[in-house]
Amino acid sequence: MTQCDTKTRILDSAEQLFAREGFHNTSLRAITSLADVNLASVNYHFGSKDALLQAVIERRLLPLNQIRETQIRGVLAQAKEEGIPPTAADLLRAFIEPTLEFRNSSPGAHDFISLIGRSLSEPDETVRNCFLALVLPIFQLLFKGLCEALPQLSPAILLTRLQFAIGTMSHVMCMGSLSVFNHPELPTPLDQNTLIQQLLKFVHAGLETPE
Amino acid sequence: MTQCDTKTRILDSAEQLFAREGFHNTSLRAITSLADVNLASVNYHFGSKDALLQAVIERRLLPLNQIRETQIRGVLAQAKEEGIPPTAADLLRAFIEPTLEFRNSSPGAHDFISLIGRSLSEPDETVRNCFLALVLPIFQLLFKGLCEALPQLSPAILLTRLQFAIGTMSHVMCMGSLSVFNHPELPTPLDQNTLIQQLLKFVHAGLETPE
DNA sequence: GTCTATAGATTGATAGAC
DNA sequence: GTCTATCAATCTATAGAC
Repeated sequence: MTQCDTKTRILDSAEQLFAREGFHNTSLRAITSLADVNLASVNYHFGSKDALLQAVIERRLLPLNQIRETQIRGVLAQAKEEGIPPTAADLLRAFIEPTLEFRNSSPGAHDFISLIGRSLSEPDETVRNCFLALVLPIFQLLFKGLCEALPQLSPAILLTRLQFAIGTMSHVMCMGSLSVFNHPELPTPLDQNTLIQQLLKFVHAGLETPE
Repeated sequence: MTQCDTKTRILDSAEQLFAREGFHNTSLRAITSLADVNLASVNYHFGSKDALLQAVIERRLLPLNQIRETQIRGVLAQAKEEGIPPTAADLLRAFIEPTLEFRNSSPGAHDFISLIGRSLSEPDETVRNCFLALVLPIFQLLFKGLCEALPQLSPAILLTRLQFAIGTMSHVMCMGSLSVFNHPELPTPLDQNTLIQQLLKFVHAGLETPE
């Protein structure tokens, strides 16, 4: 087994268990057992459990942020070219759509998305700060774009509403099943694509409502 | 020290630590040390750590649910009396306002609200199921009312959007500070009251937007 | 790089005196 | 009901052979 294999197997297993059982509820033994590697290899390759979490997050979040940034900059550039402000709907889609579609990009990506969906409300600073630092730049870019798109809203109100939108999106990201409330008396959940479209409609309407 | 004192002290300390450090990251020793009671008293009074969590949640969630149910039934009764359907805005306010105002009702209530705000996305079933079971009835009542208020929306769409609204609210409940993204380049967060009003506007607009 | 073995600390839970 | 003392299991991390 080459070094690369071992590292990847550890990352994959850690991603799955951190997402499904929680960081503090996952032991290194559970990870190495699932990955079928030796216990000591985690500390050899990553140094510590905290550093392993950081590696799990960075592996997928850095590429995802690249995609989101490209999309947002694309919307801004197009608007500039046409001499009009960007629209809030386009900016939100540029941020949200790649994130949720990322779930289907690989088997582990689904676990990863629920892991970072939970990161904002994570009580432990180890997890939360690691995530926040990587997301802040793209969040600021999105906020700046939305200020141009919705100049009638005060920046403080807009920032608050954008955080509402992020909260809504995080909730969807966490839902492994398409519904938290599963009960025979309630309607069947929507399919994945309709869900994303409804999410975009929801946050767009909320963001643009008059003060 | 009477029995009642000890139980209450344990509940208060557990509430604070579960909320701020997370359930699995909080040891019984940390709880009894903060409560200034004996380690063995937790298992004497509650039986286990899991049962303690259940007690922490039930202590405040049962009264809160009573308030929310009364408010929602009040809106439904008033509408029936006037022979018109209830409004989505009134129903949402009846559910959301008591929840967020509950934070100021006692020193520990703030911690409790962030604890249950995180419960929906909690990976561990111990925490999540304990919370879900207590919240499902009030959620169904709210959903039924909203079906009357917004008959133009299909129940499946409405259920999805209501879950978006719950997700948005959960996010606000988790935020101890009024902003997750605190950064010198971003505007200052809004005060508590404006935040609640903005939250109501946001989810109301999102809920009512055309399909 | 991979392994065994283990150190060293911490955990939830309990037995038994008072 | 409260306490001390402790068990048995688990944890992260590391030392050292190969």
